[in-house]
Amino acid sequence: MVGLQELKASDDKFPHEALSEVGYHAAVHGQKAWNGVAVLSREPGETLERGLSGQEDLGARLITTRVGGICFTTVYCPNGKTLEHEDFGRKLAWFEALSDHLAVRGDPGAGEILCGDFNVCPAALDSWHGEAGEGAIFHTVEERSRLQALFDRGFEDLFRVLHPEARDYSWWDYRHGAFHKGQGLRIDFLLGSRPIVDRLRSVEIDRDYRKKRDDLTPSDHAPVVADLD
DNA sequence: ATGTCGGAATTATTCCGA
Repeated sequence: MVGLQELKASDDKFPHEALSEVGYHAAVHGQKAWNGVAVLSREPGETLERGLSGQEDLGARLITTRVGGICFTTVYCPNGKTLEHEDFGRKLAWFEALSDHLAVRGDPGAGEILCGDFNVCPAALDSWHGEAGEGAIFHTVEERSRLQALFDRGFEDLFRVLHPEARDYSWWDYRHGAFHKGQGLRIDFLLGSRPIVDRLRSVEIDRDYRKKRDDLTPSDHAPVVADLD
């Protein structure tokens, strides 16, 4: 299964046919120009949620599909812009709404995956700034406590389960030559409930995907990929 | 050098969000 974020397209623009030709079903929660999320799967799924209730003003940022016994949610969490911007408070409230939603709808005893762009560095190890980044946006106690609240709903950070000390990043700014200077952040996660962790065989961040190929502009994010038994 | 990129608003340039 694949979770996609920042589709930047309305539902009618989503390439269902092209994906069908390569063997994927798609559940889509799109929006013109900004945001938008989707779940791809080999088997058809049942879409349980499109959007986060009460947070519609922040755009299309959540979709949940159940496929073959796995309840798969992908999210594009708000960026927050700056500590001073009103969107920072909205970001925190969005995380709280997600946590509340999981408390009601989540079932950690089942196979659950929560993945996507969380726009938060969980720890100094997850930022090229290291300890010097503490307190900056993506690195605040306020954001980290909201992220921790999601973990406390029964989710584990699959990358850290298998790589407790690795300094790998999933996002590099387009500006400043950040990718080539190693100036990245690990803000994209695959979170899994205990039954998923028990099946976890490998999890890696595909850094090569961030490299420029031919005349194509890469995403500023690299995909996080896990294999399950 | 807030040094990149893509989309929107508007019509080639500016702004905005990330």
